[in-house]
Amino acid sequence: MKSDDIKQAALKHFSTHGYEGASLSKIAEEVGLKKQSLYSHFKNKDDLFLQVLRDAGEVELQTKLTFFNNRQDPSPEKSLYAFLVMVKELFQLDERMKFWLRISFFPPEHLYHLIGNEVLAIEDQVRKMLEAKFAEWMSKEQIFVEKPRIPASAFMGIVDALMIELVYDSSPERINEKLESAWTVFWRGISK
Amino acid sequence: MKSDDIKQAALKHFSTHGYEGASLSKIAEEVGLKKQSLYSHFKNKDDLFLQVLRDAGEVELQTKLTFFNNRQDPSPEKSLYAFLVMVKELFQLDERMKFWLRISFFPPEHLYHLIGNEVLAIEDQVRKMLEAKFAEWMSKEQIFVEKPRIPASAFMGIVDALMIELVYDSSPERINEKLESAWTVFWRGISK
DNA sequence: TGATTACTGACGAACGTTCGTAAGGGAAGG
DNA sequence: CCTTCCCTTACGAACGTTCGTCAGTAATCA
Repeated sequence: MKSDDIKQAALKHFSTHGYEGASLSKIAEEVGLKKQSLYSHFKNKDDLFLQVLRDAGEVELQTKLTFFNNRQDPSPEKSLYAFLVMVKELFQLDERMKFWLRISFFPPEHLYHLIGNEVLAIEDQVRKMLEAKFAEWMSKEQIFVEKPRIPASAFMGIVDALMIELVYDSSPERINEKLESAWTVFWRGISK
Repeated sequence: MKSDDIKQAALKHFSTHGYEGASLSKIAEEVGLKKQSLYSHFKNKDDLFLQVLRDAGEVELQTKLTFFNNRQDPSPEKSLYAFLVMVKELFQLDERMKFWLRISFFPPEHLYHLIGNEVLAIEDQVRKMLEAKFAEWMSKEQIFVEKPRIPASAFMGIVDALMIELVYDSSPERINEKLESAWTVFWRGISK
């Protein structure tokens, strides 16, 4: 499908140059088209952008939501660590996560509220899922915290910090060091 | 000084629209000038941008570096927590921190390496300072970690995550919850 | 007077977008 | 099988606007 090729090229340009910095002619050029031809596939720049955004949001949501379902590994220590590794690898593999990170924090102004709502909705679902997980581990006395909201919040912070390090494109050693450090302190912090 | 007014307006536009999205005419309009008049004060857009960047870098560096000097509070628990609160309040007060965050993670492409080097240099200084602090607390047995690099890395991650929450402009409660959660787990994680 | 600052005017380039049009393919009907 | 019709896709040309930048010229102020 040609539309998918366009979206893929658009994803790349949006995530490296932002909404304003990405040009339709460059995107078209990448798939061997003139910029006018994009209008046979999308209403306008916003339409293309929003379709890319929704694809990225879906990846973000589904990968995180389904992560704990598809593994019967009951140990929170291994699960949570594997979650971080999954985020890291997915981020390096799929450009949609980088796009999602950039756009959710620095959206184009005229789409600020629209994007804000979508991001909020997804983040809340992830938060709820994590809270439920932590509550479960808490009741089984596999972790030791006051309320499940606290480790959930802190863990999401670690994920954010990890993605920030990833978007910064530092060396693999630096990234791994960040991951290991955050994880080491975090796990000590909730495992008594 | 008129140049300072211009830089202040530029700071605002750069940090809310990014480099590409910020327009010289809008910046000039905000200080009651025509865009051509900006060229009496700056060589071009890059020149203006880089001056704003260096101001922001200096704020970032100086506030963090001098934080522990000007307080004789020896307790790491109070010092580190106060550091987070300081970052939060400074971020909300001084737009230069928001600018710094956005630009260091998503620089304009043609200044990628230049900015990368400046950011790296500053981050390394902060990291060194934090490592020294953690090493000191470690030797006094006020905290318990393997190597000072680990809590330093983890703590910088918390600062990043906090700023991310701040740039996202969520509610004060959400921000405080994030801060408290991250801090609670972090402190438990390094204090035996 | 000389220097700094702000203006007008204009420049080429790029932007997103619209129009009319032409090529291609599939469906429908003869 | 051929023709007609329609729908999709792509393109050249052009639109109006904005972009950053430069030259020349007033105005301001030491």
